Amino acid sequence: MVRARPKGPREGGQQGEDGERRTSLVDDAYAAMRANIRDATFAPGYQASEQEIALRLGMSRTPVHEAAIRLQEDGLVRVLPRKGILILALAPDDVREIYDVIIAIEGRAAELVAALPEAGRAAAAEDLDAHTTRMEEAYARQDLPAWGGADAAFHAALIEHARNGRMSRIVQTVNDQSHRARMLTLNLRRGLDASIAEHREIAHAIRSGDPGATLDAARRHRLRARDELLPLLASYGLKHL
Amino acid sequence: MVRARPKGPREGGQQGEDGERRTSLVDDAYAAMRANIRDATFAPGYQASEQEIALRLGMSRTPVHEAAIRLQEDGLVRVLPRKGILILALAPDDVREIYDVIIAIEGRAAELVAALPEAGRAAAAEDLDAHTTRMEEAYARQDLPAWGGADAAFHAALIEHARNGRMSRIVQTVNDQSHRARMLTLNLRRGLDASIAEHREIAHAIRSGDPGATLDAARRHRLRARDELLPLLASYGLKHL
DNA sequence: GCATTCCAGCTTGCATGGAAGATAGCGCTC
DNA sequence: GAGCGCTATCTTCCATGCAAGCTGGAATGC
Repeated sequence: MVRARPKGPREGGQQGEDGERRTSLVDDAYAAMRANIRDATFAPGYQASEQEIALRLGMSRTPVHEAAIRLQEDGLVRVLPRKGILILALAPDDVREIYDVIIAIEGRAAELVAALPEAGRAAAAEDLDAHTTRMEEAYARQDLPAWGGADAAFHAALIEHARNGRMSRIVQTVNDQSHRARMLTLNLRRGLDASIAEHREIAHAIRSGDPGATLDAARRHRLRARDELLPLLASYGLKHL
Repeated sequence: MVRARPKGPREGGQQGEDGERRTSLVDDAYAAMRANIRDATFAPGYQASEQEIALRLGMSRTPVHEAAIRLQEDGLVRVLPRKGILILALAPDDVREIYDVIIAIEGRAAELVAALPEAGRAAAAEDLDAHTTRMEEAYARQDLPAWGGADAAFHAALIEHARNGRMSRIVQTVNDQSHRARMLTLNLRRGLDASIAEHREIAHAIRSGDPGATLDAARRHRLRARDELLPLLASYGLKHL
């Protein structure tokens, strides 16, 4: 029985008041299962038993069970009483729901950033422009993974500058849920240059301190992305992913 | 809680569709603790031990522990390693965060309802107007609790008609968090008639199928409520509640 | 051959005990 | 009296045992 794994800091906690957090087996199990779900080691529809996962992670059933409860709360799995842990699939309707949540939260977040005092706005716009520049460079190289990473960083930074822990957490949760869909559709997307232009527009609206224009730009950006993605999913007949 | 059930990977089709789920001790503990937090039986700042709660609920420590994990995920408590369960208090800054989440989500939900086909819009508007009428009646009687109940029902119906389970869940979560603050400030609120008028305006915009106007009306309603509530909390010097 | 019953083996739900960490209070030293 | 260290005790964390529910398939009756 191998124990004593060194463990990195836990991600996702928004109440950063205590600097040091001790690792627990439950946290390990949560992080490991979440990572496995993200990279599709646990494919959607796969039904695992807690015993089996516990064995694989080298711990007993208890921490796995408790981690599964957290994952269920996050909407990533479903714990079926006396049957096992079911990795949830994502239907197109789920994608629609997720986009509406993003449109709502990110729009408001962008508006809040644009309403910051001048120094905060400038710092935020600079951050955002840096990420957009990375996207341009990746686009020039036709480096899709880098483009996706910079795009994700842009949106993460946008939320972060709004300084609202609850919003951060909500976005994190739905991003986890839709991570696989994003990876899958990255290769199919068309409007990469449109995204870049829209990002510039958002940053510009923030810099000039116009909350209304910022809200509008952020919304249009996400609406366009959604209207580009949903037909794509439909045309490929992807019922679940 | 209510999640769209993804189609099972097996084609058995004999799966019982009964929504009746037998109660488990974990669910009991979760519901009991959540109720106790809502009605301030567990006051904020109170630090309980799992053992003690288990004793009070007549079960062992395990289900209490697992319910505590869910409550922590909901942001209602904090599990302090080897110290106990801390009932979280709500700072004014939390209220601000919560309002921004509500402004974002409810605004988008209202917009979605206004974009429904005509029959759906009419049904939604009728529902909403019924709740508003109940608010008017309660207002005439100076029945504050009834007014608060009808107001909550209006907003719940608004979200529900948007048919987005994730939005419902998000709103439910933040409402749980701010329930105590709402109860506390219900007696202090002034703009009851303004709320009623704004509710009428939202329902009207939905009925006429104008998403832009609906979004705007819903946002202004919540913004006004926030700008009324926050100074109230500040003036009473409520650091936590 | 077909339907039905029953049972063995799987699963989780929950209780409980041991271990380790945190804390408060006491006694000791200076 | 002040500071320090030790220990008793309280707490959660995790492993494990037992019980109960579900499922699939074998055995049985027709």
